[in-house]
Amino acid sequence: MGRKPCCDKAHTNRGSWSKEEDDRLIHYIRLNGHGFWRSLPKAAGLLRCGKSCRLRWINYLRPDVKRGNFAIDEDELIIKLHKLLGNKWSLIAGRLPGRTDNEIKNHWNTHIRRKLISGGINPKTHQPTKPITTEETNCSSALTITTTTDNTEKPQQPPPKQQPNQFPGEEEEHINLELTLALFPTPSESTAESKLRRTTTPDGPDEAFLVTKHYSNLIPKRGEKNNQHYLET
DNA sequence: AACGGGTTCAACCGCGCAACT
DNA sequence: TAGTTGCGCGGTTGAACCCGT
Repeated sequence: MGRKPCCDKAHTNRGSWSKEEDDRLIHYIRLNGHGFWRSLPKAAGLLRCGKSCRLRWINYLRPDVKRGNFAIDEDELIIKLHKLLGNKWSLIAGRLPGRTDNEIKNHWNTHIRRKLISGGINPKTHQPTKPITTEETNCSSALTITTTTDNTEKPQQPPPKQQPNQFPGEEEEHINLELTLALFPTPSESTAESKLRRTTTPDGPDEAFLVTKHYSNLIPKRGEKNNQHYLET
C-alpha cells in the first residue's frame, strides 16, 4: 500500500506545458486568484494535476518572475544564504526578488556548486576541502565567504551556528545578514510559515527557525489569499 | 551534416506538515 | 484523537539544447 496519487494520472496531461495551457492558467488566475490548487485545474478547464499548475505558475508564469542569468551579486547572496540556511531553497528565494526556489536550486546545482568545488570549497559545509592559502581566499568572488578550519562533514542542514571570533568581520556580516532576513520579509515567504512550523527540533530551534521567527506573525495564515499582488500587474 | 557526450532547467515525485473533519 | 486532505518543499529525472569532433 503506497501513498495514493495526488491526481488521476490517466486523465491528466504531463510533460511540457503548451501555450494554450499557459494561457488558460493565466486567465483563470487573473480572474479568480490562486490557491485551492487541487480544484483549480478542473475549474480552469485544464487536464493537469493541481501540483503541476502550482509549479507552472510559481516557477514560470507568475508576472514578477525574473528570468535570465544570475548577476554576480545574486550569486554571492545565494552563497551567503546557503551558508546560513542550508538547502532551504524557498527561504533563499524569498531574499532574491523575482527568483524562484526551483531556479535557485538549479542554478546552485549547475553553476555555484561547481564553482565552489573548483575553488576548493565543500558546497555542503562551506568549509575548504583542503587547506587554503591567502591568495586562494582572495581569488574568486565565489570564495569571498570566510571559512572555518573545521573540515569534518556535517549534516547538510542546518549549517552550524557561527562561533565567535572565527574571523574578523564574519560575525558582524552574519548578524547583518540575519537582520536583513528578519526585517524585510517578502511575499514569497508565505512559504516560510510552513518552514517555521517544521524547523523546530528536539534540541531547540535551528538557524532557519531563528531567522523566520522574527517575521512569522506577518505571514498570512493558510487559506488566506496572500498573493493578490501577482494579479495586479 | 551527423553524432555523441555534457549541461541546463522545466517538470515530476514522494514526503512532511498543518489544517480540517 | 485519529484519519484525511491539501499545500509546499527538496530531490530527482529526462527532454532539449549546446558544443566539440
